[in-house]
Amino acid sequence: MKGERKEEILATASMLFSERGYNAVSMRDLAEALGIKAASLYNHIDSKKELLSTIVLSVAEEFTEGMNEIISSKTRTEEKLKAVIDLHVKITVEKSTDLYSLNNDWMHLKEPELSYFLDMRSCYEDNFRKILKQGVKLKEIEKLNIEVMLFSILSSLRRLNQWYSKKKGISESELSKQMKHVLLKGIIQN
Amino acid sequence: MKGERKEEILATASMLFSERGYNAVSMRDLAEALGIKAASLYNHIDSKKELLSTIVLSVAEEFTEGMNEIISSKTRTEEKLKAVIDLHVKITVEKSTDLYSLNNDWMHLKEPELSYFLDMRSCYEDNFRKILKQGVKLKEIEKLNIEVMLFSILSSLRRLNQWYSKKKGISESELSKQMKHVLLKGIIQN
DNA sequence: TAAATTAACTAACAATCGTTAGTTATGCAA
DNA sequence: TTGCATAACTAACGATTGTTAGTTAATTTA
Repeated sequence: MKGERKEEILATASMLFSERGYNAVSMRDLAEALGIKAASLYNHIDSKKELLSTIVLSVAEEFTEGMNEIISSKTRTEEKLKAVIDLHVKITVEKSTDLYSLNNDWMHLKEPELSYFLDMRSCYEDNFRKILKQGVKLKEIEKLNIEVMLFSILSSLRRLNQWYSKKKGISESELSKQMKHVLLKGIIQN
Repeated sequence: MKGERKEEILATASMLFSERGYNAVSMRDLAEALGIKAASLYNHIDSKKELLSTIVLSVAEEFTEGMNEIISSKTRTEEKLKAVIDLHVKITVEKSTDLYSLNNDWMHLKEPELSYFLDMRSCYEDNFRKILKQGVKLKEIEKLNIEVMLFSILSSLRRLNQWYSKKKGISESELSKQMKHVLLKGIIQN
């Protein structure tokens, strides 16, 4: 098959990037992990930065699509927020290493990919903000600072992959359930 | 004065690292930001990695000390957790750029500094875990997965600096108050 | 079977990296 | 005024970076 080897390269790159960061992984490191020489990589890919942008943009698009579905659904605020958490948990489980680059190495994207990424991220956050704002208006959500709520929840969801990749013994559905309680209802017994 | 220039170098390095990441900032970049040549830096510092470890370890020690005080205080669980949040907010406001390196570039530390850092981090998390476990036992905290609670709250607190450095118009005390509500009591209206 | 494609290789490139050596101008202490 | 420490400089080092050129062996296609 055609792009079969390219998929292997992308998967290996994603794993190495997630362990050491984009800039700390050389093309020679990547090649060695695949059992070939660095120059041979260029039979399959164009450049190192192509690896990063392919990894990052693919996940970013997945988030964008997921969020668009949630926004257009006619459900209550709490259901929308739970769907957002499910989206993050699902992508975390399926694309753990890709998420590392999205969270930590997006700034090393070059134009025009950088702008494309930043646009998607802004759009995603804006949709999230809308859900929260509407929730407050409908009195389904506490009247707190929107930006603090947004940032706080997103931080936890975005870091999920780095925690999940180390911790075993918790299923996707259990993780999802726990996260919903912690993020939405807090931890203090009342 | 003696180490005056070194402080300038450290502050500038911290700022650049927080913008681009440790590996993406060269000694020539750093020198240029200070208006001198790269070689001149070595009149004041020993190496690039010394910059990183000084920045990271100094903040890590501040967290360690703060947590040790909290642990040994004879207060209720909720008060302890609020004190932890205050600690993070305070350091975020005071050492925003240093926190970036601690969160994102600690893996580029070399031994023995790396082990020292990892020990402090483990210790910090373990103390945090103890607070949560005791809270559950005393029924002051919901009986949820300890690791999920720990990871979720810490993720938000650790990312605080990257959000705070961009958002103006919120005071330290207001931020602290909002974070306590969001992290401890959740956002859903009940 | 002959031709063409694929995917590996060796060798090397220009650029950049952190760092060292040696030099020079400045300003303070003796 | 002389001597010394400070902090800048220029020049260069060996190592490593991403990448290209050219070659070769194996496999697929005609």
